[in-house]
Amino acid sequence: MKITPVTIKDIARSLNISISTVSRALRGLPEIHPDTRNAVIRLAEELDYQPNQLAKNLAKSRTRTIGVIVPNLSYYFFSAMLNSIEEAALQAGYSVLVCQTNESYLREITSIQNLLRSQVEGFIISLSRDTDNYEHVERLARKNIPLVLFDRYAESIDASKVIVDNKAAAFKATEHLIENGCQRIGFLAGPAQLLLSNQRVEGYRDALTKHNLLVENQYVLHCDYTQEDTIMQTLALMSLPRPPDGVVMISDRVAFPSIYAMKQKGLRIPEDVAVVSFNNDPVSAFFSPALTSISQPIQEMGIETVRLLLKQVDATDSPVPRETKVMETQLIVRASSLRAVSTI
Amino acid sequence: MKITPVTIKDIARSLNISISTVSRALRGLPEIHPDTRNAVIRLAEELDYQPNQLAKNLAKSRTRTIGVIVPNLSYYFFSAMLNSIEEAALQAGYSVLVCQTNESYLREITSIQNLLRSQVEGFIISLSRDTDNYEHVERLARKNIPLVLFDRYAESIDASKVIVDNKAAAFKATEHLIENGCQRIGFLAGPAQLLLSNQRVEGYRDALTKHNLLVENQYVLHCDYTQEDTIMQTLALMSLPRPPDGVVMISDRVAFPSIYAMKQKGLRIPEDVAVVSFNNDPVSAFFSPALTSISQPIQEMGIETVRLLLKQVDATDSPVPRETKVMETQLIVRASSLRAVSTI
DNA sequence: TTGTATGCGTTATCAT
DNA sequence: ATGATAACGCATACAA
Repeated sequence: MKITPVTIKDIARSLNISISTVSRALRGLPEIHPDTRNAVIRLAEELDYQPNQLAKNLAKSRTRTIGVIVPNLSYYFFSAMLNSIEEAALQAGYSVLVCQTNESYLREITSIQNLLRSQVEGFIISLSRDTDNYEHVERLARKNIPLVLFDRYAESIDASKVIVDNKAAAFKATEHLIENGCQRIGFLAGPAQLLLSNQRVEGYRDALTKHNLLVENQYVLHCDYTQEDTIMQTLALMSLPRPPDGVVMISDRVAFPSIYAMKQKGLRIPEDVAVVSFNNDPVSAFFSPALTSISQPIQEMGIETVRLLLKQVDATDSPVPRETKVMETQLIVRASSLRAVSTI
Repeated sequence: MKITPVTIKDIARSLNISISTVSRALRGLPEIHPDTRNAVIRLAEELDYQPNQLAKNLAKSRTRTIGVIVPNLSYYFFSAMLNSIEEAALQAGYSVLVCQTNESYLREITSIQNLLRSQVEGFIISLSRDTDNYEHVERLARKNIPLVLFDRYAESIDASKVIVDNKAAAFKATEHLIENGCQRIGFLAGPAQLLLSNQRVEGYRDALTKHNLLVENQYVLHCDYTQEDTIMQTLALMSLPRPPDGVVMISDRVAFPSIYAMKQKGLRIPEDVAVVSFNNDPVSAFFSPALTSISQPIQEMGIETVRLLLKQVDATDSPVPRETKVMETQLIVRASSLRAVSTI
């Protein structure tokens, strides 16, 4: 059914006044007679008048809308980030337009384009897994379009960033395993082109080195986050001549199937293999064994992301210098990594 | 930084032609000289021209956008539904505007209002947990604004619906527990005002009755989906004088903390308590024990939802009769409900 | 094939 | 306090 919404023109005609008067009344501007104002407001209510946001935005050349692009909202981290971003944006009087790339580089490009056409005033982006060319987002930066990257970023992009110290976090996680008696520690990493994954591998290597443990490439396996591949890589890792007695995993979402596969193979967690992973998904507390995980301050990250973005949006004159905000992570220790350590 | 995007006016001026010619060239209309078209397209590319979608939509009085309102995207079921809805909408040339209500009745109201103002051409809605008054949704139906409800609906709302037979599904789940030797079966339900929860409780009761098992209200406990309450209700349920030896749970998201609490209490699953739940969250396959769960055909539900909606959108003349599409569910049997049954 | 004029629903700048 | 009128960026019916 074709809908014909009521406009200020309709209200004006009904009341025999001009549309500018109606507009003023509806917007609560001061210079207007109380009687006319009341009449307008009453009629608007009665007709269930809804201002046309398109027209409003077009006329004001402002949308007060920010575009958010994430890989996938079915990952806990991203849906939680969206929630905190939305919350912070709302507080500041902005609304949010979300796009999922489904980890696709092409959809990332079209998402940016669609949001540009929708006249968003800025972008908050976490790169897709398959993105290895950054021209599309660098273009935003070059045009001085407000932009903040979070979590999945790239060094080369000249933009503000909200991230965690992945290297330090992985170092902390790995050292925790070492302290719990692990001697051969593996790393179930993300896709090889993913910066944050590589940074975490670095931190892992540093921890091994510091504690005089052998650093061997065969103990670092990459998976593409799918269940099938995760299980395959897990089995490959645990089938090494000398399988690891501890594994750092790139995320809880990977840890669930991975640990499942280990158990199927008859391995006990943490006795045979201790595990620590990233993201602190709500389910991880209830998993068996409960997962030790690195948690990121999602709430503050959302707030910070929006803050850095609006700083750029509000700067009407000159471009704002890029800022990188590195947030603190926390190691949440649970059963998957805890074992009695014989102190000789 | 204030951005001043390039418009067709800029292109027209640059090329010394009229804006209508530019408009035609850009839209690939036939009646235009190849040379002018090429010139326009080249310049547009060079300037990285992005058509203003607001202006476009306003001029055409069409947005080809549908509004989707869901309780929360961090629930697997809803983020998966959003994905399939988006996919189907995209196929049909529509884009999607998403709002999360965070289970709040008030945010549901404001979401509808915001989407109306954004000129969406129709709504796909799953009601919030706290919604017990349907006036805001019924108003949409009365105004013949295209509308489809899914999953969380209400009988009284006169709209098209895409749902599953919750009663039959719960019946199936409960009977499965009975077949696996359960004699006292409990139900960890959702909020008492949630229709789908009550329907599932009905199916559960029917199954008990059919198999001559006692139906007692104390075995049905409601929780509000939060972890804390879930654990509290679980402990209450398992602290009954004669605790259940089988429990049907309203969703996997509830099952995770609930089973955790049971294990903490020393109960073995499925030996002491067999469990079956709803939604077949991807994690459930990897949980310990792997969760038996009722799965809903999310892919087809998304497609069907969009199909029913666009049917209404495309009907320019008269209102379309409401349709209710009941989809098939599937019981995915895993370890949490499987036990050796002594056949006497 | 191209240009002119009008409208989409609203805001905003002038007058009055 | 109110009303005309010109934007906003684009589409489109009509003229040329």
